[in-house]
Amino acid sequence: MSGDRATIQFLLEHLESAGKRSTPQRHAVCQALVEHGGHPTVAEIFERVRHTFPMISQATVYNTIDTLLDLGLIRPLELTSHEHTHYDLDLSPHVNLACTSCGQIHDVHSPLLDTLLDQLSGHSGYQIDRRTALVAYGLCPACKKPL
Amino acid sequence: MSGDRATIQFLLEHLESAGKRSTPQRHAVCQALVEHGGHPTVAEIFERVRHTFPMISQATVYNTIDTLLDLGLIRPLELTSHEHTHYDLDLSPHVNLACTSCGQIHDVHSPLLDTLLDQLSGHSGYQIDRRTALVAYGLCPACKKPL
DNA sequence: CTTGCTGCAAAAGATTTGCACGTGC
DNA sequence: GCACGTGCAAATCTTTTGCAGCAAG
Repeated sequence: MSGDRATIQFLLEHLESAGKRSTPQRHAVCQALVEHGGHPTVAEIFERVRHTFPMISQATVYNTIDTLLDLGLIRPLELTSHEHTHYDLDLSPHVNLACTSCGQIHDVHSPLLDTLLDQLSGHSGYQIDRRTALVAYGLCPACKKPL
Repeated sequence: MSGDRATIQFLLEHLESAGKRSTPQRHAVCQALVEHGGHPTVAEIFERVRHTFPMISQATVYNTIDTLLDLGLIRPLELTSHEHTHYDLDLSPHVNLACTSCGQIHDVHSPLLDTLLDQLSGHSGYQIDRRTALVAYGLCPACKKPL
């Protein structure tokens, strides 16, 4: 169940070693990503950053997130039941459990997943990206009970 | 590896038993979905249907697909590396392997997946939807080799 | 200095919606 | 005949892009 979430240091260091400039805006976006704690959307990051950086442009948030994605420092989560793209700071192989009722997203790590991915590689011949995000849908414990 | 793909009969029967009207447009959309054979997008279905039904509206295709989704007769596949939403006619638990190079999508059935989903249910307390589509990314055998 | 980054605003592109007409039942 | 489904076009909403000015290295 332990995570492997990126920290601000991790993000900024990798940005710099990739030759990207260290700007206040990028720092703010990275900070917002990390402090969000969950699986934020661009809109959520934009709102968060605006609190401390009111003049930031939406385009800059998109640019920064695209840069982080290109460098593989975060990964996108496409959730059928959610309208926006969420981002995951945990790059280790795990399953994202998404509640179809309340929208909460829960990270679950399981050794079986590694076995499954290995088996898939063998059977299919695919060279599977270990950072693949697997999303499973269901009802979380709270929503399972009568509302 | 065997699939469990919906047939035209399956789709039309379930539409009717849900009290939905049987229209030529819906028939055409269902036929296009099944005959596509893979994991079509709305745009691909629209194009296909236009061949035999030139005056059909894009909105009708979206409406029909939404109806099928509501009834759980098809399911959406959100693919990070693809711009459009693809749809899957195979409702059994399986993994969709998506090639990040050529975009091809491969269905893989594995008993391990069932075990994994069971284990996830137990550990997390989630009531997991068995129709959940798990998407894994990687390079397909063809793209793995030097291009 | 020089190039990359930012901000603004407009554009692009997919999906949704409103409404009047047509059609299945 | 009535309600639902369709077609058309406009609206909506997220994400992208062009460009001028600024700032990091």
